[in-house]
Amino acid sequence: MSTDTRIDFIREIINEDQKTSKYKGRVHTRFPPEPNGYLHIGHAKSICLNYGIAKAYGGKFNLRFDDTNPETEEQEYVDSIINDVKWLGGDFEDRLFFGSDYFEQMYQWALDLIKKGKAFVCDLNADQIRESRGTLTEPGKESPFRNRTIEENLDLFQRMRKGEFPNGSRTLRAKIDMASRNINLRDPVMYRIVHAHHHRQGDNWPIYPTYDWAHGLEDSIEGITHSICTLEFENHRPLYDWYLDALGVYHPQQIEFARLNLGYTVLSKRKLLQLVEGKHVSGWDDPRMPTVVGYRRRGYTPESIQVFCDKIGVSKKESIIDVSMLEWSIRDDLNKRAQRAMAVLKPLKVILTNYPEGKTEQLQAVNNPEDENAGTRAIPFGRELYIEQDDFREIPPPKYFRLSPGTEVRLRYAYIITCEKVIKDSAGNITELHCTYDPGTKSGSSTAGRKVKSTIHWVSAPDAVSAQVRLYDRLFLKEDPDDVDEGKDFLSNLNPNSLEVLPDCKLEPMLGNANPGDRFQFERMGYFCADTKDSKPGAPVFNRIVTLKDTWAKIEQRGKEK
RNA sequence: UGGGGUGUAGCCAAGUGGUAAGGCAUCGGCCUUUGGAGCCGACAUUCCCAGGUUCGAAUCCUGGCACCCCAGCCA
Repeated sequence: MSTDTRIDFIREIINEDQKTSKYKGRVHTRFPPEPNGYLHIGHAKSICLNYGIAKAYGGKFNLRFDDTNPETEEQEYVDSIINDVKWLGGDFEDRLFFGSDYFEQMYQWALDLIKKGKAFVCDLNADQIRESRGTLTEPGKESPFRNRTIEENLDLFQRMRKGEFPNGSRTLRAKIDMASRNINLRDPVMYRIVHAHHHRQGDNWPIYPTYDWAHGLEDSIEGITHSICTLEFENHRPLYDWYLDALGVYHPQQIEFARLNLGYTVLSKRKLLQLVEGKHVSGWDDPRMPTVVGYRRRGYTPESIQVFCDKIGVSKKESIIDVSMLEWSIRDDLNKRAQRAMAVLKPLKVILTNYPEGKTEQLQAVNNPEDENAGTRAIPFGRELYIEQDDFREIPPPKYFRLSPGTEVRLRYAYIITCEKVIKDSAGNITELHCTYDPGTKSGSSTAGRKVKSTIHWVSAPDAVSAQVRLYDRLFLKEDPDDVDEGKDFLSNLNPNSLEVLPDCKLEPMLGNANPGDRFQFERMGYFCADTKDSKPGAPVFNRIVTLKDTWAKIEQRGKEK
């Protein structure tokens, strides 16, 4: 995945481990999602990192569901996550695992810890545990149940497993140190009683392991060498190590890196869920969502996301990545491989008054100037055309090189035209342009010497395919959506114009046959993708993936700011 | 007021005692039948701050400051 020679701090650690043969030359990573939501671009970073490392070192990469909480997890999420990981290129081969498949082994290990006097059954309820845990500055108090005999603990824990006790009535706790400065080490809970249906285990288990207890064991069982996770688990690493050492089992190394933050969007499951449930977007796969399904539907390629993840690097510094990085990644990818096409998004009718009525021509257009092998195609041309409304100004501002009364412009792959007359309706709206064309300026003919300031795109009116096109913009108005006034939440920063639906765009004929998922560059407008849900050959619907870099828009913006 | 982390350009990010890589963004110029792409150039006398060590410090030492994480039977 990575073609870069840059070495991040994680690879440095691995290089050192390889040198000392710590894991006998093995490198084995994993991506351990909890199936309680859809994957987003932050997860993509983790997948690319873990898979990229495994691949670079000739190692292995596992997909493992960390499904230890039956109350939030669902099969629907399992399916979508598997699909997304594969789409992103994370190849776990036959290594698809579930933490819940190790429940019996974990249970046996818990029994071991009890026998070693390192775990005990505690009858305190959640509130009581919280009260006795102490605070950041004060040590906690030991549970009155801490010194039960091994026999009693064994008996009680076995009965917990049999389902004899109600939810929350008891827990199994590790016996570590209630005075530890690290709160995670103050006799943490290993098992809680939850009588709930598990998406894979059904009703087999009335007790469920906590993350800290389960995670290292899962890594150990799978022979993971480097267990890469995000920064908030740094405080948990001593506990990760303690469990594995107490058990005396194979011990992977946990390494933490800073999670991804992207400007103008949110990447927390809770907030993403809020957007969906509050109907602020059409669903998890709304093309404005930073989810993997969202980007996929928007038209992003997996390669562009891989490149993006590679470019942003890996470190322990919390940061907010500029969205222009992501946009650059998809433009760079699609520039090289997207088929070009002409599409008029906001049509303005043009009549070439000196072009013979009834005549049509087939003009040759290049499919991709960046790729000679992409070939050419024919586009019909005639007397009645559509051009972009933005490509005409009755009163042209400074530096405006496009059409205006009396000026000329080149029609891409066709002729040079001159605007002779502006037709308006009774309300004063421009409805039509009367232009003349110069038959001697056909594209490809020797028109050297004739300089035209700009070239605009067009579509033959009688041949045009009508289509809906959706223009997407950033979902939030602020780079940090959580930057809000007192009493408001991130939803108040939602961009009301993040979606603009254009109902009647005019496309060149070839576009009418687009298959769902096909990507094109609409010349001068941006990259577009035929929607995978709503588009059909014959009745296309396009999503704008990203605009082209637009120098004119910048000039105009600057003019407005003055 | 405990513990664990992090501070290099607008945003990322290399740099590991020898004189601040690279990318994105931005700004110029060239080129252009996409105001796209491409090409060329500019863009940190300085690395959170203050002292110290050294011939030499972003790198080492001391002392500050700022921000993030931790008091779920979530992950």
